[in-house]
Amino acid sequence: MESQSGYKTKQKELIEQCAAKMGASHFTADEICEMLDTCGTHVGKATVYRHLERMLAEGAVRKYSIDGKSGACYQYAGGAACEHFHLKCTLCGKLIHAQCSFLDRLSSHVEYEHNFKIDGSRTVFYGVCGECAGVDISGKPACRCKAHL
Amino acid sequence: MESQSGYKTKQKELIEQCAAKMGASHFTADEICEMLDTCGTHVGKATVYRHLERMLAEGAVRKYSIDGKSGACYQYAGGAACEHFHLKCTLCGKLIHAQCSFLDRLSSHVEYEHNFKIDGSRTVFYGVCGECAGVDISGKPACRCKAHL
DNA sequence: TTGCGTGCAAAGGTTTTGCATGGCA
DNA sequence: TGCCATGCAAAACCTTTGCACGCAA
Repeated sequence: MESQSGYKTKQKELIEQCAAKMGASHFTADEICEMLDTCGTHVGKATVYRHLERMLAEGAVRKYSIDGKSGACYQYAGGAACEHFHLKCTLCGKLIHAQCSFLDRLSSHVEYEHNFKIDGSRTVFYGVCGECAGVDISGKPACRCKAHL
Repeated sequence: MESQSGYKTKQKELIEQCAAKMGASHFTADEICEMLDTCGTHVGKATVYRHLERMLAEGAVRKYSIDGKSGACYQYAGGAACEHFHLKCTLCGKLIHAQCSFLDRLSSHVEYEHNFKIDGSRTVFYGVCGECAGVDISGKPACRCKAHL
C-alpha cells in the first residue's frame, strides 16, 4: 500500500508531506508547486501532477472540482475519515466547511434508508450563503462573484 | 425567470430541445454540438457554451464534473419543481433521485443552523450505490474506479 | 433601424506528454 | 550499472473572449 511509487525520492516525500500538511483544506496542483517553491525546494509541475495522480490511485488524496471550474482541487485523505461536508456559495464562490451531528446523521440515513454510501469528501452542497443572501438574493449577484475569484 | 435570454432564436430553441431530450443522462457541451451537427443543423461551439451557461444560471441544467475529469458534464434539470436530491454513484455512474422527509429537513437545518440556503436542484451527493457496494465496498475502490472510466 | 445573438478564430488556462538527464537501488 | 523519476518545454485539451455580421423585435 506504499510501494507502488517505486523509488523513494526526495520529491515524492516532499509532495506527500505537503499534501498531509494541508489537512482538510483543498489545494490545487499549482498551489503545491508554489508552496514548495516558497520552502526553497523547487519541484517541476509535471512531477507534482504525476504524484498527485498516483496518490489519487492509492487513495491518499481525493480529487474533485469545484463547480467544474478549470483547476481541479485535491484534498488529503489521510487514511482516516474527513467526514464533514462542504457548502459552496454559487454567488460569491465561498466554500464553507460544515460539520455537525445532523449532517453525520444524514450519512447514516441515506446509507440505510436509500442504500447509498455518501462520500462526504466528494459531495458539495450548492446554494447561497448567509452573506450573499443578506446582501442580495433577488437574482443577480453578478459583479461580486467574479471579483472574488 | 424566462426572459434573460432576450431574443428567441433558432439556436436557443435547438439547444434547449437537445438538452431536454437527454432526460436524466449527462452530456457535455461538445456532445450537444455533435448532436446538432448530426441533425443537419450546425451551431457554433461558443454558442452552445453560452447557452448552457445561461441555462445553468436559470436552473434549467445542472453542471458537474465526474472526478475532475476534463470536460464538464451537464444534465437537464427539467424546468421546475424538481425538489428532490440526487445521488450519483462514482463507480457505475448511476444517478438516483431521492426524496424523503429527512432530506427535506436537511434543507431546513442547514438554512437555519448554518445560515446557508441549499439549492437542491444543483446539489449532487457523490458516493457508492448499493449495487456497487455489494460488489466491493471493502475499503479500496481504487483500481476499479480507473477501470470504469 | 437598433441591438442582441451568432460564428469563427484566437486567446486563456490547466493538464498531459516526450525526451534527455540525474538519482536510487 | 540499469532503470525509474524528474524537469523542461511543447502539445493537447476544454473553455472563454473579441469582433464583425445576421437576424429578431
